[in-house]
Amino acid sequence: MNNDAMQPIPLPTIRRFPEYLRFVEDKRLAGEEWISTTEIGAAIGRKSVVVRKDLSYSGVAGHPRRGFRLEELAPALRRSLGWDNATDAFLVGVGSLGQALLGYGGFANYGMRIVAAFDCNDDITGGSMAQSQIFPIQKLPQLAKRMNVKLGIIAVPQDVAQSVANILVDAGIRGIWNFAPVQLDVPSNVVVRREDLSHGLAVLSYQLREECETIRPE
Amino acid sequence: MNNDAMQPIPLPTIRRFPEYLRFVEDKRLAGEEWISTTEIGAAIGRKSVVVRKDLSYSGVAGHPRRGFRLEELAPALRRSLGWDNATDAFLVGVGSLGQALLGYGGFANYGMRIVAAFDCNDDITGGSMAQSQIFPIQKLPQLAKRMNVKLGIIAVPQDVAQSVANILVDAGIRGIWNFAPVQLDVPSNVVVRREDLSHGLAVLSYQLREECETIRPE
DNA sequence: TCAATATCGATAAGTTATTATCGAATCCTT
DNA sequence: AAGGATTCGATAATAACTTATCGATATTGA
Ligand SMILES: NC(=O)c1ccc[n+]([C@@H]2O[C@H](COP(=O)([O-])OP(=O)(O)OC[C@H]3O[C@@H](n4cnc5c(N)ncnc54)[C@H](O)[C@@H]3O)[C@@H](O)[C@H]2O)c1
Ligand SMILES: NC(=O)c1ccc[n+]([C@@H]2O[C@H](COP(=O)([O-])OP(=O)(O)OC[C@H]3O[C@@H](n4cnc5c(N)ncnc54)[C@H](O)[C@@H]3O)[C@@H](O)[C@H]2O)c1
Repeated sequence: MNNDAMQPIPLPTIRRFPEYLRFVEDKRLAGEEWISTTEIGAAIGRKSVVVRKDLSYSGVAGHPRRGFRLEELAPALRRSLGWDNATDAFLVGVGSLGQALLGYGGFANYGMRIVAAFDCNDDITGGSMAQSQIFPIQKLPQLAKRMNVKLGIIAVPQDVAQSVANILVDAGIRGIWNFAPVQLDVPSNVVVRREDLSHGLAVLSYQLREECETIRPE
Repeated sequence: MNNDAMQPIPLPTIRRFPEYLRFVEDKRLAGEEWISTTEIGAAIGRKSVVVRKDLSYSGVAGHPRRGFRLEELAPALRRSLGWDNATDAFLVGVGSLGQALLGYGGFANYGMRIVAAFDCNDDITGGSMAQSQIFPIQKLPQLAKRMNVKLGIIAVPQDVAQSVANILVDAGIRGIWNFAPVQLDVPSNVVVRREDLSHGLAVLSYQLREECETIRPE
């Protein structure tokens, strides 16, 4: 409805956008032209009114009795997410999690590309994995500036996460995706997103026990 | 305040509990006896009133001018989360992500223990990783029953995630931690928690762009 | 002993997000 | 061509969560 991202998009909406996008892309590949919020909602398990409200933030207008035009919706969702131009990213910490992230092909769909990896272990550095070279961590600052990279992924043990964050910030990184379960202390103009598995597991454990209790109320 | 988990705990509170728990355990190991919500809030970056409200759901009472007794708080948080008795879990899919999860030591703190892994790839099955044996997926049903396992972790490619979910459900699994980016269709008495990296990356991308735009409003 | 202070716990206010409802627009069927 | 059906988009109502405020309480230190 509005021309561009004038009003801020609620974060719950932003979180749902990737799900819409995935479904929309599937439909587009299947050759469909229109999609309705009813159908999207059914596919991803949400009420259509939620989807409709969310999509209104994307800026595309729907069509009564038809729904939304896929050709329009997919790019609009990408644009809203900032995924229209793939963002280059550095990965720090090529351990078991780092290797999984490096090898993960899904990030291409998420507007991100890991262009280099860094580690402090000499046995790993120098080689490459999944088309990414692995550099010693000391090389990070100069490469960040040369390649103009603004996004960093932290996959190092938690006790060194803060020091890695400091290196990233000093190197001009503006956004950090942190997989270590610690609160990072960074300047206010740097965005940090912590990916903490314990959050999800907490909800699951709680619901699991709640479910069992309601089944057997004692 | 109330005796036990009579009232449901809000999910945002549940998500914050692991952070409190981590900090509380650190303090306890450091030999402290009391902790205040002021201090917890400062450590994990939240207002003390949030912490105070959250902790009220744990059932422990604080002490004016002192705070909460660590010996009481830590077990109460675990109990609220359902982490007081470690839950046995099966992992399905020993690929790059599955291996990272298998090797991750942190789950011990999260009330979970991966007791066996499963894969369909004969090159992997038969061996073991990080103290967990890897079985062919066909063995899952009988082992689930014999070991009375109720929690399953899905780390297989997305196109087979639903079929794996079906196997888990048929084997009596009551909770599924799903790392594949697909909506699983399961009976209503089975709890599914989807761990979708795209959600976090979406928020990060959005905030990163927003931040850059506010810096340069043109 | 008594005042100052830090904290809890409760209540209230404010904000945000979800859900419900309904008219208008369009397409499809007959 | 007309009526029925489906969907959008807006508004309103509800619910959930966060934040502010304040009295009560216990401790500390004068
Ligand atoms: N493995 C998992 O499934 C998992 C799950 C959730 C969170 N995490 C978190 O992710 C982080 C990494 O976990 P992991 O299992 O991959 O650990 P890991 O020990 O396998 O890998 C850590 C890597 O970081 C490197 N490293 C250490 N210090 C460094 C430094 N100062 N600079 C650069 N590189 C450095 C090490 O050489 C190693 O390669 C941890 O904080 C962990 O808590 C892991
Ligand atoms: N690697 C990552 O960093 C990452 C990040 C986010 C999400 N994911 C998701 O996690 C899942 C696994 O990712 P991955 O990178 O580990 O993939 P992978 O290909 O490395 O591993 C998949 C494993 O599943 C096994 N498998 C396949 N079909 C099976 C079946 N029917 N029964 C049992 N096992 C089966 C394969 O043999 C393989 O070992 C995917 O859905 C992916 O989208 C991965």
